[in-house]
Amino acid sequence: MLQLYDLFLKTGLRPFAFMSDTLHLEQNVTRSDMSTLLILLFRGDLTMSELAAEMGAPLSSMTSIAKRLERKGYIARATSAQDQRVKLVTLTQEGRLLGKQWESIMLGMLGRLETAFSTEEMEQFTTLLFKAARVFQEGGPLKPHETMTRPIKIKIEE
Amino acid sequence: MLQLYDLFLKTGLRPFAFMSDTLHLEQNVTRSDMSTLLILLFRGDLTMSELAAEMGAPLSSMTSIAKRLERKGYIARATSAQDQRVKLVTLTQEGRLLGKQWESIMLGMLGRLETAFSTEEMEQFTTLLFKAARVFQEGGPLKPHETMTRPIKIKIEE
DNA sequence: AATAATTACTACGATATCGTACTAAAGGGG
DNA sequence: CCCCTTTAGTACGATATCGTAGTAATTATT
Repeated sequence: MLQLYDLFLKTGLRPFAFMSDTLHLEQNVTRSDMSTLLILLFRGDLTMSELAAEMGAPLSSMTSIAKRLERKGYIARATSAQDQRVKLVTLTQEGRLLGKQWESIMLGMLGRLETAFSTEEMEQFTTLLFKAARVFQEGGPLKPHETMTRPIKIKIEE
Repeated sequence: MLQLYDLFLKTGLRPFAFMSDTLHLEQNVTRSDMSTLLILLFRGDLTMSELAAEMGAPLSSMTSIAKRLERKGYIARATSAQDQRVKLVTLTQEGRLLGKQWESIMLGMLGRLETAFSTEEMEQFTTLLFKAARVFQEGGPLKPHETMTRPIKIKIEE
């Protein structure tokens, strides 16, 4: 359990730093940049607000990030025809390319996880992870007792 | 599995933002600050280098953080008697107090997890989490997107 | 239709992180 | 001892995030 604190404390400062050596291709581009490109790749063109929401970042931060990415030539911003206020963000050819590069890296990571985990473990892992995330985010007062979903028990190979 | 990407993308930018609302007591102090105080609380007095290592941050960042915390009166830095180069970082009374406050918040979080999870789930969760972390950090060559043998899928009742 | 409120962003300034270059103390031959 | 290397930390500058305060376009209200 102490390990859990440990992971938390490290991850708190430098998100996923523990895997960052592996992700050394992050050269020259921020983590935010990477996230943005990947989101655009997955979700298609989005407005600034939508992007910000997907990223979980404030809109003002999103502006900075977008400006940077535009300067580097990875995205383009065009004002929408229907509503002059909204800007539609699109991947350029280069941006799409870079995004795909990262996608494949992430697939590689995932693949590594999948080779290390059995299928059951994998499912367990994701299920539990999201359950945990849900528990944390839908905060509320710390209740001592709550109904819970039926536990699934499998044996884990170390 | 898409969800996993999702979590990654959000967490990548704003570490643990998904639980940050709950941690609203973070007012006025950085995540790094919090980590630092907690580490000092758990591990006792440390040198700058040791602290940096625990945090997983570069030493130069640690200097900034320490300076800030010193200015706010949460830590004190004293040069070691044996080696004039090293600075020993200590919690002040105030720092210790604040640290304990956060410790109890974290305990609360953990408690919430424990009420939501069964004992088996909890065990599996931590085990899998660390297994995953290990997989990522001691990464091998990581060839992007190799096709790999997919294990047989077994369905698990939720 | 004129005004008020809201929405979708951007600008700007404050503060954070971190790479590189530097300084000073400690250790290690010769 | 003196020089050379290593170690522990700081300084500084570049770049990032993000809260607050604007601005312009849209929608609502009377």
